[in-house]
Amino acid sequence: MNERYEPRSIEPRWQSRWEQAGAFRAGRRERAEKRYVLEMFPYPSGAMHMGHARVYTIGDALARHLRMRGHDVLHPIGFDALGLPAENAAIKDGRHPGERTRENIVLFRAEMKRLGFSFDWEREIATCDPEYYRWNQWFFLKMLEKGVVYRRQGKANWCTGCQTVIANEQVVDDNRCERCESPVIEKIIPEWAFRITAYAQDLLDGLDQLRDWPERVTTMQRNWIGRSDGAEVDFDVPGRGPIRVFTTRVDTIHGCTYVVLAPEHPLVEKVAVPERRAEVRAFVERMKKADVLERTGEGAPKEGVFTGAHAVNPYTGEKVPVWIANFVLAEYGTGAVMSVPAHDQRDFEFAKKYGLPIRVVIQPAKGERLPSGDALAQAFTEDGVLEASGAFSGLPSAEARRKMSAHAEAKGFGKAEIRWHLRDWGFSRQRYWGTPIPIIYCEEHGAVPVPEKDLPVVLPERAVITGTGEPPLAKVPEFVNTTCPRCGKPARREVETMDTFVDSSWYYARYLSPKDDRRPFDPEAARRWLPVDTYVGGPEHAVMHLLYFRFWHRVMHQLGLVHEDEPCRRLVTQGIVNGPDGRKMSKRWGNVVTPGPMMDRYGADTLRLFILFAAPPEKDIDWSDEQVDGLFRFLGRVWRLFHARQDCFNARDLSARRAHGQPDEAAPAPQGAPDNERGFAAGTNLERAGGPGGAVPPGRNEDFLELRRRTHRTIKKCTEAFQGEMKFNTGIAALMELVNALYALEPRSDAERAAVREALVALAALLSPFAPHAAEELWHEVMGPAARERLLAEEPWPAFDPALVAADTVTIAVQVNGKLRGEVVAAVSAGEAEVRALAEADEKVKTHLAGKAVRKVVFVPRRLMNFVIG
RNA sequence: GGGCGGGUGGCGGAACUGGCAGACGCGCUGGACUUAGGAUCCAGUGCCGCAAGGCGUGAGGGUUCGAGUCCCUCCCCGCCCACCA
Repeated sequence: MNERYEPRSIEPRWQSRWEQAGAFRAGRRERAEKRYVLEMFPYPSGAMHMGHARVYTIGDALARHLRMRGHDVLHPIGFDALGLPAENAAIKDGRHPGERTRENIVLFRAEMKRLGFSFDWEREIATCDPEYYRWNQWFFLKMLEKGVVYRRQGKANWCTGCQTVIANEQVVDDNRCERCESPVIEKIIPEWAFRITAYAQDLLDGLDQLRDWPERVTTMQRNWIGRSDGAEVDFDVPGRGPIRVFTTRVDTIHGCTYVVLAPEHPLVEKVAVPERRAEVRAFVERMKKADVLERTGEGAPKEGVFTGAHAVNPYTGEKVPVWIANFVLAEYGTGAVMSVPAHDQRDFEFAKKYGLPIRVVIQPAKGERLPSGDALAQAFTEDGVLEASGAFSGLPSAEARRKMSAHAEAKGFGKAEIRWHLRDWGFSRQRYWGTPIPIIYCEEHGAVPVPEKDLPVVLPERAVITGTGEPPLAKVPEFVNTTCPRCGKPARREVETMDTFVDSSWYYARYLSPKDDRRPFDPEAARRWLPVDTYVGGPEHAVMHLLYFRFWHRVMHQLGLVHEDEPCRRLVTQGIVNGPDGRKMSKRWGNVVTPGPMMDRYGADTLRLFILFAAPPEKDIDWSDEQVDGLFRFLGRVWRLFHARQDCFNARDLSARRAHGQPDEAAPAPQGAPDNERGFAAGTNLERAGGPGGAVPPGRNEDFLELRRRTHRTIKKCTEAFQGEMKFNTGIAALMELVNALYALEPRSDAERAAVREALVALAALLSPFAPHAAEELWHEVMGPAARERLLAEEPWPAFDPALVAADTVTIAVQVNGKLRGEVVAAVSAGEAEVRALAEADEKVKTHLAGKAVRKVVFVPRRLMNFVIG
């Protein structure tokens, strides 16, 4: 055994042995329970960064652990390879996005392999592969048939200089184009969209099932879907027709003193009286040009203009003025609101500014009455009791809302209505590096879907990417010009491509049969492997990706491809890796640390340990050279420990004999079985060590019984680190404690050497999800020739012996009036009287109790005794 | 403004359903071994104090024999959403 710890020489060796053995291929244990561990696949721009190293290290530790627990584990990887950054880079240097992307994938793959991630590489996918995106196109066609895909008029950022649609990210300060700095305006253009709103209720209800998702993610999704229950009511403008408003507070409608339309509202032109039309138009034009944030941001001052028209409140018959204002959003509700200044803060501010009346119609259920409208300092927006509301006066708000909606429906001027914040998902992109949308435009037949047999519509290799003007595909005649599938006459292909969120919405299913050329994936494999058991990724995907992903799964369910509603049981959102200065890593700060050079210096195992030890997965961590040094030293310390205890390797087997020696064929323990049914045959060890009845061996051997206890407690602790919330940091800490304990002991007898050997074997096994290469090496050292053909990665996870985990004596804290004054060691089973006697014998406790009357004694078995004195 | 997280030594972080605050690591201090050590091993390390002891989990109050943990009031930090009628 090499005396020095040299990761450079050992890591590649184990990586190739794992690969040769196919140790990480899914589907090798058909009878075992499956586990699908997935990390969000990377967008391969440039080289790998620490964030990538972190996600995959977290997922890998879990996958390795689960494999050792006997599960059949699917742990795949692929590349989210289509997208804007590659295209933007191409605009700068003229290189083809595909060429660049493929190079980056090669770099990524190499670094991932160097980090020792236990991926099933045979299932690797890349979304830029036509064999992948053809199934995006296939889904498009299926969804078109089902009416889930449709064409609509959508809003887009239009650069007035480049004469093209640009992405949100490309709109920079002051609403200008990132590239040409021309103003960007909002333009209405036709686009393709997914009818995700049809699934709004279902997506909302599904959140209740997701108990193992972080609450903040489900809350964000809930808010994003944004169900609001309210009512629609028509305010009639005599001679011009009704203005339909949406409100969640129909109970306040008797306090409505004006109605407001969004500037884009279709009725604006119609209702404006001729003498005010010029002013109205000027306002609308100004709003159209204004920056979206500036216009509708919360800080923006409320601005509006009177149309001259009046509308009738159907509940009161009262005529109220109709205004147009910046704060009303065309795309929410009906684009028109009834304003109740006494009970809505925005309406209140607007009314104050323009001198509109304020009328109180809700009084707090308890407490002080509100003053009359003019004296009101701010809107009262809570529920209360109605007043001055005709027949509805005296009702509580909630009841009033129900009765008033019913009343509107009965009278035919409105009804209860649910509105959603969620919008349909517009997915057309005027880009090259994406999935071509499989549509052909024919003069006679309009938009004709490409027949399934003609898929994939392949992205032409020759691209004209300038970042300006028309979509790049429009400039490739051999792509554009085709014939109509219906009539065979000349026709043109759709030149738009799909949003790359499409790719990531179903990739987890493609891993199930990545080479399938008849369907997107094998439904039988889906029955085996889905849903994903644990999905690890950044919280920045809490809404968009994770909502699309849930939506797509539902569509696949309807297509009969999958068998459940939700794609993923447990979600883990990992924190970011900041620079050593605590700031986000960035070239600007010069604080960027990348995995490659760190592995050159310390090896993969140290890097992995650092990532897992620094904090629990959800928390942000700061890079720390000192901590990394410390973890490298820890591995060196483990290394030297094994070296120094070689004399224990051949110790007569006390413990480390396996319960079953054929890990590959081993079926996992039945669900709910105690841990000690697998792994080390710990149950019988106590007897072997101490003779019949597991009695404590005499003399200095007690230390070694303590060691054995510590070993088994460490196994327990590390096992728990993988259950529930992942607490790898405390698991690793427990391993450090075990190492420290081993350093303090010098075994002399065979029994002692056997106890040390047991600890070393367990240590190597427990270390292997975290630092797999070093663990593998050390495990083979201690196991000797018996293990020559085996791999620790495929061995069973150690089991602990509950009898050894439970201590037989405990330290009990002794308090006097709640302050710690001493501690006593007593048997676990010691009762109050026994502990009290011990406690009262303690010198320090004695002084504190001297001459005082004990009023009360609180005794918590195994923990503490508290004397309450007068 | 709303939602969700957080605030614990010099630093990263531990602490099960209220029960010995500070596990483990970093840093620091001392010692051993050494030609040497920025290697390694050992010991110490919350603060004040020579000690006895006192004080300590953002601030203030409360419940309790006992509060980092529960309740109330408030302050600060992070992320997400943000005029959603």
